[in-house]
Amino acid sequence: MSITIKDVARVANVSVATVSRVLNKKKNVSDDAIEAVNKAVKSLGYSPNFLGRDLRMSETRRILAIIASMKHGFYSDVIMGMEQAAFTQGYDVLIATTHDDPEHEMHLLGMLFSRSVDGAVILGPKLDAKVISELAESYNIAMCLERLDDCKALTVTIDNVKAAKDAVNYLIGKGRKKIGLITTEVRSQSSIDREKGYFEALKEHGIEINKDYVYYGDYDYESGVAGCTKLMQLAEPPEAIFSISDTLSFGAMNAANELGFTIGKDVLFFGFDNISYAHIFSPHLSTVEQPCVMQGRLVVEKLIENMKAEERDRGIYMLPHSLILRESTGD
Amino acid sequence: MSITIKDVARVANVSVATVSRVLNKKKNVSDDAIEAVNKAVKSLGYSPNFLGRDLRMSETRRILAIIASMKHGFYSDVIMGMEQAAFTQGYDVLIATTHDDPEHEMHLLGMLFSRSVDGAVILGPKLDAKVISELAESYNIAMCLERLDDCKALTVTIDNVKAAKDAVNYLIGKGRKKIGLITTEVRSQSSIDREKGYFEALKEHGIEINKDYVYYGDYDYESGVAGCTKLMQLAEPPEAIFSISDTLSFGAMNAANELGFTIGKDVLFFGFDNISYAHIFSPHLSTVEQPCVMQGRLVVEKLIENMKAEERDRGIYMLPHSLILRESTGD
DNA sequence: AATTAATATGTAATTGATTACATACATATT
DNA sequence: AATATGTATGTAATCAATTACATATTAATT
Repeated sequence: MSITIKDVARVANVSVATVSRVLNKKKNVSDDAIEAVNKAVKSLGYSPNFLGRDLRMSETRRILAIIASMKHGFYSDVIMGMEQAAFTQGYDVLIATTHDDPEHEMHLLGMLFSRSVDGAVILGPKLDAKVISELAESYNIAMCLERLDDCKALTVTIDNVKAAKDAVNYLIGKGRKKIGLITTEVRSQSSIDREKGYFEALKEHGIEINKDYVYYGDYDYESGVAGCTKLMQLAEPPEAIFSISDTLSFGAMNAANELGFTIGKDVLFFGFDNISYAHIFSPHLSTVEQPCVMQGRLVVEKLIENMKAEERDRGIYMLPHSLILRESTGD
Repeated sequence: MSITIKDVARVANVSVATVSRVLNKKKNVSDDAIEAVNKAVKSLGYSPNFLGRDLRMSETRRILAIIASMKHGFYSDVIMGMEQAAFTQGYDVLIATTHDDPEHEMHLLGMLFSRSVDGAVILGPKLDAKVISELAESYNIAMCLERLDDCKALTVTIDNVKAAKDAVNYLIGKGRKKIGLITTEVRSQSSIDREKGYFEALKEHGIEINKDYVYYGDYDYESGVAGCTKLMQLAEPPEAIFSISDTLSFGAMNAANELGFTIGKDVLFFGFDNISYAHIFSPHLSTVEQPCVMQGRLVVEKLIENMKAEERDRGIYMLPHSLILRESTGD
């Protein structure tokens, strides 16, 4: 059927062992053999079957990145970082989507159990901390961007509490006291942490917390519209709004604009993630930037280390964030 | 080391053949055996090694989607369609990125040669038609979204010439005669086809072609800004601008706005692709919509058919597009 | 009762690579 | 000259599954 190493051996008039040695550039092979094998490989159009190799070596040199969806292009940079780190060590990165379905996430982790990949990085887990902790005992699993409370698995992320706090502190520094928050109903850890940062910033500045200033929706643009519309129609509308994601800020800004408020003056906006549209959207959005490429790079480096190590590192690594200031905060 | 089918067989007190039969739900196995095997599997926490299985069966039931990058989230729907079609037939979809590097695209196609996947779908090829044609003779390769002139490989796409023509015709129908085009320097087939549609529409309405109205840049937002700025500063600025992608239209609209033109009145804008920001961006963008989910679904269906068929179908399938009318054309 | 058919199970070959071990030969060392 | 070292190569085991084939047992048919 298909051309195998045996065919190459026959044509090159050597043994399969020699063919394998040539193909894997081992030493102690004669120049004659190298030439004969290469010639045979070319003439036959041979390409080694990795299923055989992987089985024998019990490694695939492939890492799976599990993401919720490709809708937002937000994962682009993390994946790039992962690829950079992977390629330099001879690994490939494959991506698969869960569509927010924990069962499907588990199905994809199955590629780990079935040895179809050597390791997996989950970006935004839908499975709970307990399940992942348990699996991380026996398999090379890591998390990136999103940490999970009480989850003992290698994690690379940022300090979302601190980041949100920095953003809100910046708004306070601009003289704003009435500050709104648009966040999500879904209790993802990053939402929880960012909310926490928001509350901490207010508290530390002795600003009383007003529950009417907090809007719980989902992750969509429309939720930003709805949230801002509600907040800005209060008797005392907020003078600034922090959203836990850029997309929410876009909705919020369009809504504020619609209601006749001047963005950057009447009301300031601060987003989170610095997605590419943040500087396309007009007015340009001030936002928190995560070091996505670096997170991707680090998580894969650590994961590959784990694959070789005696004992798995299941620590949590936090990389530094930064604030990007643009028109939406009057900068 | 790892638990294998032999361990299960030993614990269940049956042969490996029986274990395999139970696991694959073959008939002619006693209830006793089924129970014993399932019990052993559970107690050992056994998970079959697919490398062994895949090698023996010489199939992986995995399909690779090769994309340029994840930056734009544009591929999201196509991938979803691909997954839908794949899952119903017991296949998984894996995604990998080329970062516009033809060499890396070839490296990824290597997963096909090395039998690591059963088939591959290329979305936006960087390799040339000749190379892909040749490979498509021996492997299960398909293309989606982007066709390649003179490429004999299974392809699912839309009629880009017709789609662009429809968009420009719509602008003409709105009484515009001076119509600009923002396109790319890079000669991707879709750009070529969309340009062709633009010219055909003008010709058919007896509108003289003005080379100054055509701007060649790249795919970025900034290119849209630059293109529109140049066009709108002509002595006779265009009354409408068609861009070969939505992102270019965003740049163009921001530029027109900056120059003091009223979008939807002074100048109309038509984009292409209907990405999610097209209705977030203000003013909302009129654009051409591709049936992405359907294209994804169809290409995988056809690809799986090919994997089973005697002879490979290397035809080209075009699905219908539609126009989405919003504020940017005064709708 | 004898023959046939159906069911259940096991043994061993198979898939395509890598590699431990054995072996042959050439070269270097004493 | 005898021994040790290094180089080049081949044979066969190995990885973990599936399955053709053989065999034993039971049930059905004549």
